[in-house]
This record gives sequence, structure tokens and C-alpha cells, in this order.
Amino acid sequence: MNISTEDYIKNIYSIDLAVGKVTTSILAEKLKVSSAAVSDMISKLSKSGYVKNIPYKGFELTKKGNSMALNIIRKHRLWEVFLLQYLNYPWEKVHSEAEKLEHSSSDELIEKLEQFLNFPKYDPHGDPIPDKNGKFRNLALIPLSDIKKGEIVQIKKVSDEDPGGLIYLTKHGIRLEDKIKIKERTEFDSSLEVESKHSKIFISEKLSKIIFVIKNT
Amino acid sequence: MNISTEDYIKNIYSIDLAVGKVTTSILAEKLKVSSAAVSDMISKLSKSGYVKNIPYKGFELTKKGNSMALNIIRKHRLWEVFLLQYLNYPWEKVHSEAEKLEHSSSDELIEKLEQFLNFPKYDPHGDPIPDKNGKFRNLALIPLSDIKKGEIVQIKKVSDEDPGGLIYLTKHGIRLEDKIKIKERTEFDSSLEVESKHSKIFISEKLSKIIFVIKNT
DNA sequence: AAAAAAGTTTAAGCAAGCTTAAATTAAAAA
DNA sequence: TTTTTAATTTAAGCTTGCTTAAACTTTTTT
Repeated sequence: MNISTEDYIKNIYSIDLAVGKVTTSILAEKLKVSSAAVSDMISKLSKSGYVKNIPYKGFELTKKGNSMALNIIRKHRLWEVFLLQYLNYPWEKVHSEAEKLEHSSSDELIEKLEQFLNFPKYDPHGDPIPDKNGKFRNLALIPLSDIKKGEIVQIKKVSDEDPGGLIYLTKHGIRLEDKIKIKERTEFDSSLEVESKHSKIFISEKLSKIIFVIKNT
Repeated sequence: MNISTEDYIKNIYSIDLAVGKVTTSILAEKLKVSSAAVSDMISKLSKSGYVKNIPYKGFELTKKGNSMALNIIRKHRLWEVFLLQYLNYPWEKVHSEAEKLEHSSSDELIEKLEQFLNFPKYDPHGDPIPDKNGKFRNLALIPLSDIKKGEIVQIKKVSDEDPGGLIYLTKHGIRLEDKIKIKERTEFDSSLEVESKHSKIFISEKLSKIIFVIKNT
């Protein structure tokens, strides 16, 4: 299993989770390669039993592919916890650093790391960490964009794809687990004004879509 | 800089240190590739300024190549310290695991790791860890094979290339920093019998050549 | 239902890092 | 010094993962 292949499998998993289906062009876009490259790789992954492919229609991970994906994600998220908690690595940089480490650590190493970290259940962005059998808890989260004016919610996850949002939130003193209240909702551009214990900040529609919350805690 | 290139540079450095000169065939042997592959890569590294090459004669790292090598070695050894001290990763496995991590960690990450580890000066096999400027202390070590019967010495380094020696020593309770006495020396096969505080063990010529010691401490 | 557009796959070709085989150079032996 | 041997480099070719361009499906529009 090489880095490139692992990246394909991991991204098929996450696209499937987010969008519900995976196509050549979506995956190509995500991986920043041509559709032809994806098409090519998919037929290889199909031959080696990681992906079930129906040409021209789409594809999905097999059971084997799925557990491969969860194992990579597990490595990624455990490294994130380590980087943030022990090395004080900045929140917004943790993701891209873990992106490299995830491909360079044996299962044995990761088990020891998990033990050292005391079996964390979530990564620094609020994503669940699969155990070595691929099992994980899944919270039912709501995007902040769906919350109405006046409601009080708790931030449980901020997507880590783009560091921009993380930098903005950090700068304004908003963190995971914070409780916030929607003070204002501007229908024109779907932006929000929210208030936490310490601060009051403006949240664009784009940002509100990658912040996930739960209601009554 | 990719993994393969980093491996070439790192190995040129270590062969130079051990043997005093680097040739195509020695490097090929170390990297388990053909001489032709080495020849090819050396001319690339020469073009990009990491290596000074005199065709048919040999080659060596430039200043730029040297500091690249030290940076990779630094990463390798800091990871080794982490793996052993914090994850309780077995002594003899630490090397091969670090071999992968060294290529997947940014300079920034490594600085934070170094800080977390409290700026260790030696790795778990006794090799010095370069600081971020490439500076390191160098002990004058003597191979155990050069020590005469009756002498008492302290183990300061055990080469980590082959895990076999490390496993043997660990099994017999010999560790870095142990003080040992040469009880017997068999001239026939240059083997030794040595005694530490806790144990008495047989050391073959081969093993005695990769154990390094200092005399009076 | 036919035409146009969009998406996917196949084909041809490139770069990197490797291989084996042939050619070249240097070193050792005669 | 010439010959033989050993080491190195060059050449030709393979594989992997990519590219662009062409061919082919599927979907959407009219």
C-alpha cells in the first residue's frame, strides 16, 4: 500500500460520507489530478479488491477498502491529537502535518501512540477516532447554518479541510466545546452573529456550514 | 526533496563517516539497488548541487548536501527518542520506524518535538542528535573489539543497522551506559566474554565491532 | 426522440526511479 | 607495459502515476 493509493481510498471514504456518492470527477477535483488519472487508478483498486466499480456510473469502497480507509483516518486523527496536545502545534496546521504522518506509521506504532494519548475518542476538530477494529462513536451533529436565531448550541466539530476557518475562529477566541448563542441572522447573505462567553463574532455562510453543533447539552 | 533522494543523501553521509569514501557500488549495496541506478541518481544530485561527483572516481556531499543529511539524521534520531521513551517502542524496532517518520515531518514539527523531548543530545543507540543548525557533540568512541582483557569500559553506542545485536543484548540484560569488564578474550575467533553488574555474556567478533565504548568514566 | 452537453474511459505519451546488458574507464595482475 | 579483471557509466526498456486528446456513455435540453 503506497501513499498515493492510500490517499485515493481515504478520499473515496470521506466524499462518500459527505456527498453520499463518489464519481470520477468529484474525486479528481479533491485529489487535484485529472479524471483520467482517477479512472485509471479506480480500475486498479477495483482489481485489487478495495473498490467496487460500475464503469460510467460510480464506485464505492468494498468492506476491505472501508477498513483500509478507517485505518488511515485513525492514524491521521491520533497524530492530530498528539501534535496539538503534546507539541502545541497550531490547530490549523495539525491537519496537513498529520496528512504526511498517517502514511508513515505502522499499526503497531499507532497502537502505542493511542495508548500514550490515553485512547482519545475525538480529534482536535471534533472528528471521531476509530479504534483498531474500525469502530467509532458518531454524534448526530447539525451544521451551524441550520440553527435559528436565539438558539444556544455547543460547537462539537469544525471541518479541518481549509485552515482559514480555524485561524479565524482561533483569532476570535472561539474553540471546540464552546457554547454559543445566535444573536443575529442576516437572511440576505445567510451570515450569523454569534456570542460566546468571551466574544461576539461574525460568521459567514461559508464558515457556518463547516461548524457543527449540538443543541441542548 | 523526495524520500528516495533523501535516502541517497543520508546514506552517502553515513558511508562517508564509516568508510571514509563513497563509491557507486558501496552505495548501491547499502540501498539495495543496482550500480546503474546509483550512477544515475548521483548525476542528478550533482546537477542539483547536493553532491560533488568525479565520474569513475567517487563522490561526496557538498555543504548543501551535508546539511540536508544532518537534517534528516536529526529527524530520525529525535523520532527514535520519542518512540523509545514515550511510546515504549522496543529498542530494536525504533530504527526502522524512524526511517519512515524522518521523511514525513516538517522542520517546524521537529523543532516542537525536540522541545517536547527536552533537547536530547543522544538517540537510544548512543548516536548524537544534530541541533537545528546541524551542530552536535561527538564522543571519541572505541569499538569493543579493540578492548583488551581485564579492562572496564562503559557502553556508549550500539549500531542500530541490524536489530539482531540489539535483541541479543536486550535479552541478556545489557544496555547503553552499562559498565562492563572483559573477562575473557578468545584469540581464535576474537570473541569476548564480558561481565556487567547483572549478567555475564558472550559477545561474538561481529557484535563486538558494533558496540562502542569509552574507557575511564 | 434527437441533439447537445457533460462526464467517463481509453489511448498515447512523459518523468522518475528502477532493471539488465553493453560500453567504457580504471585498477590489478602478468 | 600489456592484459585481464573490476568498477562505473550509458543505453534500452519496464512500471507507476500522471498528463492531454480522442472516443465513448450518459444525462440534459430542446
